[in-house]
Amino acid sequence: MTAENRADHRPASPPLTERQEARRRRILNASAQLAARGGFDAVQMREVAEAAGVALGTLYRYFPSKIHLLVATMQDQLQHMHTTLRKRPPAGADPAERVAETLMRAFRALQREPQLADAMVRALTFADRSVSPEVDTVSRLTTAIILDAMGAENPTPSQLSAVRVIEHTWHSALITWLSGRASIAQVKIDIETVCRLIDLTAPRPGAA
Amino acid sequence: MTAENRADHRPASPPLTERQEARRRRILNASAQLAARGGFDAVQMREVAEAAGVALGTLYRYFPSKIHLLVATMQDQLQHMHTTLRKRPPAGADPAERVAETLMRAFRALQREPQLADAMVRALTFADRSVSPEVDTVSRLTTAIILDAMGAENPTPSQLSAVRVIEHTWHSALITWLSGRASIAQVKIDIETVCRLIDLTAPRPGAA
DNA sequence: CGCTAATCTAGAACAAGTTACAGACTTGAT
DNA sequence: ATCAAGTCTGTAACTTGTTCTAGATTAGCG
Repeated sequence: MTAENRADHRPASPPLTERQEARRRRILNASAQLAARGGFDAVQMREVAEAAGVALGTLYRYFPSKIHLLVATMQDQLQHMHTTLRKRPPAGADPAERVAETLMRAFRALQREPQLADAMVRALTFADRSVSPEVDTVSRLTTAIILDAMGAENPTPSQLSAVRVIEHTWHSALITWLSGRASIAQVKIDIETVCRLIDLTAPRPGAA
Repeated sequence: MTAENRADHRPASPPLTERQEARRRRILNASAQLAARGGFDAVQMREVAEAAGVALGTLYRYFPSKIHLLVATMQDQLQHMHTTLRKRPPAGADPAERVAETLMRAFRALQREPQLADAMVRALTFADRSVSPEVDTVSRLTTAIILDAMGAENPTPSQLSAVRVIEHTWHSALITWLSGRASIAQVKIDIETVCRLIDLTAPRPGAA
């Protein structure tokens, strides 16, 4: 983590003053709260602004679109989850099991706030090019969580491919669940299925 | 295919008259054409209506939302692709290769109309519960295409899981490509990686 | 302190998806 | 051919994301 930013996730263009940091926090909280109530549609920019006690124009200065706001909200939540997960690492014997366990744990957390999950995941997959940097940050965070669970310090390219595919499956499976087209059990099966790829790409014990 | 509908994809509630069928077709064509020009944002309901020569209200009677319209457009395009693919089946030796080849062929088709792909895929993943039946139809079509490529007449449950994961990867990889976060080469690798799951789930030659 | 640039506020205005509605046109049955 | 029911058209209104503007506040600096 560089010294430029305090939580390895914002470009730290101009360092924010204290009041600005506080505003940003209020906005993100308001966003998460509204999302938790009614999902994507309930996060209305005017309402977020009012709940956060800022003017609409200010909200847009901090987050240039609703999608940016929700992706930032997801970043925020993921950060929480990452630190939470680090405290109690998965117990499985082999990497595939541990990754599946970790993702299922994350999945259960999302089930507790399905509307919030809806808002964040929909924003993430709907994001266009203008949000790429932010979406990429989320993706890197997710990758980090999965690699942590694998216990892979120096992943091989083929392991990284597997992780990419796992992420794809994770996002898409979430979407099918959120839109009611797949059950929780289905998501579990899909996650376990894709995690089998990890065994397939594990460097053989004897290899350098 | 049942006798109730002519292309195994609409619930056929009231059978449409000829003029209605023609209207529907004009709308879908207008949608695809606008999408091909400028992607999701360029498909504006007023413009679709005008280009198709119908009133706005009529457009909404046929497709209750922009998302419904674009998902229907995708259904339409997929249908084309399915018949095209059937004509020249993939040549690979084992199922995994054939599926990867098929998906890459589909991917190349999408690359020819990236904006259209953008509109359709974004709509598909943004769709909420109200569009579930239509999204499900698209999903079934995709599944059919993949099973065709596998040559699996009676897929086992574990093969179906693999297919589900492949679909997840397919959609999500497309999104990362469309939003400029992954290169074409990356998508190819991801597809090939996930297709390895097929070997993993293939029923052993000797089994019943 | 007093100045200047940047930031924030309140509110209007605009864009595109969606809904509503009155009147004209089609369709199907008699 | 005629009538009733259902469709279609044209248009206005409403909603919510986004942009714009003029005036107040704040931050950094001499």
